[in-house]
Order: sequence, then C-alpha cells, then structure tokens
Amino acid sequence: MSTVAGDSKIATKQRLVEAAEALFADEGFDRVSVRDITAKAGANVAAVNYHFGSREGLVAVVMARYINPVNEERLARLDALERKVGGKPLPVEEVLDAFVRPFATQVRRSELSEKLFFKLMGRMFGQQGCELPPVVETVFVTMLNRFHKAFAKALPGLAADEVWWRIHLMAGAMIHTMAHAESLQRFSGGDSGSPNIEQTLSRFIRFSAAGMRQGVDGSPDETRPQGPQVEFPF
Amino acid sequence: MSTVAGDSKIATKQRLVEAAEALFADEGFDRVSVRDITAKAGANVAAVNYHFGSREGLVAVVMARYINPVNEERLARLDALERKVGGKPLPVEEVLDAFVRPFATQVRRSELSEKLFFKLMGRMFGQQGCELPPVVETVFVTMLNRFHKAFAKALPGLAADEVWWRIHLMAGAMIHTMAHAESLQRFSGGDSGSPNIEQTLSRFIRFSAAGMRQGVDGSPDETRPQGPQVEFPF
DNA sequence: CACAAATTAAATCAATCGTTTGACAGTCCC
DNA sequence: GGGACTGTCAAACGATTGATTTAATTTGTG
Repeated sequence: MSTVAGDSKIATKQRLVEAAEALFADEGFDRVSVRDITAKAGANVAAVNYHFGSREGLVAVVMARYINPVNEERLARLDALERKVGGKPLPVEEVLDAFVRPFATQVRRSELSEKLFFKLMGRMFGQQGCELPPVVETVFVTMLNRFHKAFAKALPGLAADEVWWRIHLMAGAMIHTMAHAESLQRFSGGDSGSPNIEQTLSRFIRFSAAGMRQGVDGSPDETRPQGPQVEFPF
Repeated sequence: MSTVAGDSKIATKQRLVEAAEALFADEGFDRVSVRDITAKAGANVAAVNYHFGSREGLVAVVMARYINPVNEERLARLDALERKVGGKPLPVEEVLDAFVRPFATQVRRSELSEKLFFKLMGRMFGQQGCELPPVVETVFVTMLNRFHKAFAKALPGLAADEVWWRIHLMAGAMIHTMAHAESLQRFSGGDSGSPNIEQTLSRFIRFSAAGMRQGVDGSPDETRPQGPQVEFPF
C-alpha cells in the first residue's frame, strides 16, 4: 500500500489532496471515504474537515485543481489561434487541438502519473448530475460557448444545434478515451500500442475532425462515392 | 392458488427491479441505498436480500436485464448484415447502425421512459472498474471482437490497433451522448432540437462513420484539400 | 523564553449502511 | 390436520459513514 506520508515536512493539506486525487481516480468520487483518504495521507481522520471544512470541500478543491487550468488553457489557446488568423474561421483540427492539448500540458505539471491523471480527468468531466463547484461551472460554460462559436465558424452552413450535437459527440469520445484508456489495452490484447500522449491526441483529433466536418460544404465527406446512400437517409 | 402466490411473489421482485432501475439511472449505482430502493418499491428492507441475495445481486440483475439484450441484438444484426452481403466488407454506416440501433429497439421494449433508459445505459456502459457480471462480460467481449473484425474489414488498410482506438472513440461518443443527453439541452439553451431517437441515431452514425473512415483508402477524407497539412503531422 | 495561534490527535457523535434474524401469515402436497 | 415451503414484516445487528468535540501538541512570533 503506497502512502503519500513519509515526508512529514510536506504539509498535511497537500498530502490530503494528493491522496484524494489518487483514490478518486482509482475508485471514483463516491466509493472513497474520508478515512481512506486520511489513512493514505498518513493524517488524522479529522484533518479533512479541519482543512477543507467537509469532504465535499476537498472534492471541490480536487476538481478545481485540474479542471480550471485545463479550461483556462483551452480558452487561452483558442484566443491565441483567433488572434493569429484574425477574423477568419479556424481549421477544425486547430480548434480541436486547442480543446485537447491542455490535457497533455497539465498532466506534466501535475504530480500524478499519466494513468491516474487521465482517469481522474475522465471521472470529473464524465460524471453526471453536474455537482461541479460554481467557479468551475462558470469557466466551463464560458469555455464551451466560445468553442461552439469557433466550431460554428469553422463549419459554415451547420445549424447551431447541430454544432452542439457534434461537440457533444466529440467530447464524449475524448472523455471516454481518457477514462478508459487502460481497458482499451485489455480488449485489444495489448495490441493498442504504446500510450504515447501525442499519438493519442493525434488519433482523437483526426477522428473528431472528420466527424465534425461531416457533410459540411467544402468538405470532401459530403459526396461520398460509395455506400448505400439510398438506404441511409441520414 | 399457485398463480396468485406466484404473481405476488414476482410482483415484489419486479417492483424492486423497476424501482432500482429508476433510482440507479437518476443517482448512479453508488449513491442509491437498499432502503431507497425498497422504499420506492413499497417493500420491506429485507426484500432485496431475500430476492437477490445481496445488493450486488440486484445490481447484476438490473445490468443484465438491458445490457445482454442490447449486445445480443447487436450480434444478431451484424450476423444478418454479413449473411446478406456474403463475405464482402460492410459499409461502415451499416456496422454502426447494427451497433446503436439495439438501443432504440430495447428502449421501446422496456417500461422505463426514454430519458431514464438512456441515462441508465450510459451509466452501465460508461462506468469504470468493469464490475460487470461475468455473464454480461463474456457477451460483451464477444460482441466487441466481432465488431472489431467487421470494422477492420470495412476499413481496409487500417492496422488492428488503430481499429480498436477508433472503436473506443466511437463508443465514447455514443455512451456520453446517451448519458448526458439532457445536459446537452441545457448547454445549447434548449436549442438542440427534439430528442427524437431516429435523429439522434442518424447524427451519431454520420459523425462516427466519418471518424472511423478517416484516412482510409478509398475514403475522400484522406486527401483533404484545405487546412494546414504541414502544421498537423497527424 | 513565553505566549498565542495553528495544527494534530484521540475519542465520540448521530446517522446510515448492507445484512441478518425470528416471528407470522399464507400456500402447498400428502 | 400437519409438516414443509415461501414470502413478508418489524426489529435489530455490527460496521462504517462524515462530522464534531476536547485536549495535547507543534509552530510561529515577539
């Protein structure tokens, strides 16, 4: 059993956060008790309530610690891109890159292993009920609306609601891939190659770009030469 | 009368399953207690352990009740398709249709509302840790391997691991869309249109088909006329 | 050093968890 | 009628949950 303790020099507050992150990533936010966290952090049971007010407070801190930087970097990258090209629409690949690359950036800034980081991210972004802390929520909504605008401009002729649907599908692909990267290796019999981040980003961007662009004017997808066009009035 | 006794016996058991389904869909498998279930079902607290052995047993029954029919219908549809075209590769859209249409079929067979059904499905297929009952697991793995073979044949020239990655991305888009369909309407400001199932299937198939086919020989995607090809060595 | 604040520790809180028990009321077949 | 079986029920089980209290300890500062 690994313990984050050991260095009593390190503040207990930080040890609690780190222990909670690892446990939340592995077990999920619901299945981890305060005692699990304090035990792993080598702290007293009361430490969580002292430092974070409540268990929920610790959860909020853990979520905000990574979600906010990711969403803010997304916005920053999108801003930079739009500043670069002026008012012109961005290529879909560039918008998608701004959307996912912050994960690669932030995973290096964190002390978590790649595996744990992405599992944690997958749990946070994938969970239902939307119990996100208010601060996280507002940044999240802002970010989504900005990307919707960018995608809508990058995909001319697409109705606004259709853009939302495609963003939804794209985000699902991303979240699921992050959260279940290891089960992928299990199903493919270890045949899914190395977990190289850059390769994964590339795969996601290529897949999603094709999906987002599907049927849009100027895209080669709209006139597919093969397939039973008649049988699929999609 | 044996019929009366039998009916009342089944009644409680069935009421428990139905109550559990609704609660699991709304709150998640972890946040629902046995007492929540029995209260909603109008049964005694001991009923769950009497009829299902344990809480876990009830969870397994709930999961198997819908996952197995979906996976089996997926296999049946794929079988039918392959029988129809002989040994020839199937169009990607047809394989994807066999993959998602069972949801539309089974939602009508169930007594749950569409909303609850899809939320429940999203939770079941999306959860990590893979605590699926063994019977469900085996059908699941079989189904995935069969679809991998079908996709690999439909996408000539694609490496086996690349096919796995794209299946993963595709499944993520599907699961996330099912589980978070209502939050989509929230973000788009009620602008995401009606929750018509056939439309949703169509959107998903078109999006995923483009993503799956991306870069494959014979697909128009592989030579994209626009975009900064240099900056994206994907 | 001394004093106050911050932090930790142990013990305990009420509440809830999944599960078990034993009694009671039916049904069944001989 | 009389066991054997099934289903339901209230009650309680021990364990665990998040949170709190109180005292001891460490830390920072003058």
